[in-house]
Amino acid sequence: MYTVKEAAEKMDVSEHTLRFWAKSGFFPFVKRNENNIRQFSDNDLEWVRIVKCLRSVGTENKAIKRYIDLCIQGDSTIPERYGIIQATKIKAQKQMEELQKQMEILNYKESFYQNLIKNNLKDTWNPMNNLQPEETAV
Amino acid sequence: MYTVKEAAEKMDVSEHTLRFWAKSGFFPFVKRNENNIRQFSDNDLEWVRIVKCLRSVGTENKAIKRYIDLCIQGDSTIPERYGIIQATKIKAQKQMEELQKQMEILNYKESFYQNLIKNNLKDTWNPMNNLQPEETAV
DNA sequence: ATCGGCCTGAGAGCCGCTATCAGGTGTGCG
DNA sequence: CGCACACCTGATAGCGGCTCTCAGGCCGAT
Repeated sequence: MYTVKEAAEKMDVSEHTLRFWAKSGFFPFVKRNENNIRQFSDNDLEWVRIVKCLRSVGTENKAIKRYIDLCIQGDSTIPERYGIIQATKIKAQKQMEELQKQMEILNYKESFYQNLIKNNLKDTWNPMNNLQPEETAV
Repeated sequence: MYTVKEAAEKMDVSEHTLRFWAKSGFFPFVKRNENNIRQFSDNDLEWVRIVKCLRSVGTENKAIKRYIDLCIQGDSTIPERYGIIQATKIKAQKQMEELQKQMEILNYKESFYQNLIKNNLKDTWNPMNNLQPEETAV
């Protein structure tokens, strides 16, 4: 059993965020002790894990709440939950592809600057330096 | 030359966002025509591209402004700009690794639900279903 | 000449935190 | 025993980065 602080540490999210998520209804099974202190069980931490996972691919909190509610509703909602997970996977896949694309831009930029530094050149890309359009680089 | 609308379309960001970025000082070289309408050149679109790239890996707008200002300052800032690009690459790399980790959780979840559906089982993970701790799954 | 379309800036609203605060509780120490 | 201290609580304010709405200006077509 973990307090908010311990759970936050263990799951690598901020205490604030964990409380915020709790208030948002993401952890319906977290119990309180006699002093009203939240007690996260190991199973509760698994809920934290899935919420963290969904958030990290940009799922809105409303949609996360929906998923949680489906879990509470029981086994009849398994197909819909399965669909949500699949859709989330596709979303994550697209994000990786997007990141890969941006990485290529960064690689280009990096070697561009490397070249400038190595050869003591001017930044032809910057309009401040009498831009020659055909030499333009991102 | 492109209006905000055309540039937004071409670069796949919203018009609103482009105006917001312009107001944030991210496009210091965009000219206006005689009716005060912004005219994005192809070179300006490259600035949009790099801003989009930096944003997509979570760079704060203040840091982007800093990068833009360094560009304006001229060639003496090339080493610092190079450093920023490198740091951004590392950040992007970490994000990909993180996404990969989350993807594994999603894969686990997916096959978990597949198994439930295929074998007509109950969701042992959900505390509503008389959780047996050793059967717990994320 | 008025209508629709696209532009403008200003400003309100939204989401998801993040930070601050006042107050309650439990533990250890002089 | 009294008190500091750490840690919990909920309420509320603030923030970053959009996103949306609006009133107003300019243009070309009917």
